[in-house]
Amino acid sequence: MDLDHAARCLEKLGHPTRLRIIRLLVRAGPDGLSVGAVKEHLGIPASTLSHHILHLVSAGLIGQERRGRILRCTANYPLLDSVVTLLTEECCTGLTAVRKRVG
Amino acid sequence: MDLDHAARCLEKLGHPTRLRIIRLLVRAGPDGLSVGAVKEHLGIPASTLSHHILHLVSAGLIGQERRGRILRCTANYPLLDSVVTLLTEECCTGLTAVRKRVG
DNA sequence: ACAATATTTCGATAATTCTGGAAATATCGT
DNA sequence: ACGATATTTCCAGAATTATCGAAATATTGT
Repeated sequence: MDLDHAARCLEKLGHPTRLRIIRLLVRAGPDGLSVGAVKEHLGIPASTLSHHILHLVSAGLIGQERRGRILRCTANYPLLDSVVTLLTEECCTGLTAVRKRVG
Repeated sequence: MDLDHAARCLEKLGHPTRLRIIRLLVRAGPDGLSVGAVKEHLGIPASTLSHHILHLVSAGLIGQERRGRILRCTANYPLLDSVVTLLTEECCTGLTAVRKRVG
C-alpha cells in the first residue's frame, strides 16, 4: 500500500457516518451485516446510506455478498490492518522512541 | 477521543498532500520542519500549502512555534497515536482473532 | 527606513461531496 | 403474475473543499 492508496482509504474513513458503518461491520464480525441492518442501526435514509457504502466498497474497505434480497456487507480486515500499519510505520516511525524521549 | 473527533482527524489525513506533510513532520522528529522546508519538499505553492497546514493545525495534528520569521511545525505524536489506537481498538476489535480464525 | 524573507489572507473559480426524495431494479413468497 | 421487501440509481440542490495568484503581514538584518 502506497501513500495515495492510504489517503484514499483515510478519506473514506474520515466521515462520521462511514466511520460508524465500519465500526458496526467490524464489530459484527466476519459475517458482517446486511445493508438494512446497518440502516436500522444508523437511522439514516436508504439512499444516503447506499452512497456511503458505495464509497467504502470503492475503496475496498468493505466487501459485499448478495444473498437473495439481502446484501451482506463485511469489513475488509486485512485492508484496515494495512491502513493502520502504514499510519503507524510509515507516518509514525519513531513514535515510541520519541515518546520515551519527550515524556 | 470519540468517533467524531477521530473522523475529523482521519478526514484531514485523507488527503495526499496532507498525508505527505504529516509523514515529513513525523520523520523530521520532535523538532519538525519550517513551513518553507515543507514547501521545498512538496513543491507546491505557498498559499496552497498554508491552507493544508491550517487544516492540520485546526485538527490538532500538528503544532506550530514561531522562531523569528520561521514557523516551525511539529507532528502531534500523541494525537496521531490516539487516532491509530482508536482505529485499531474501536474499529478493528478482534482483528487479530479474526485473522487467526479466517487465515 | 528599507529591502529581503517567510508565511498568511484575500478573492475568485472550479471541482467535489453530501443529502435525500422519487423512481427504478431485483428478488422473494404466494 | 402480483405484492412485498431490499437496495440502488437518478436527479437536483446545498454545502464544502481545493487551488493558487496577488496582496498583505510580520520579522529580520543593514
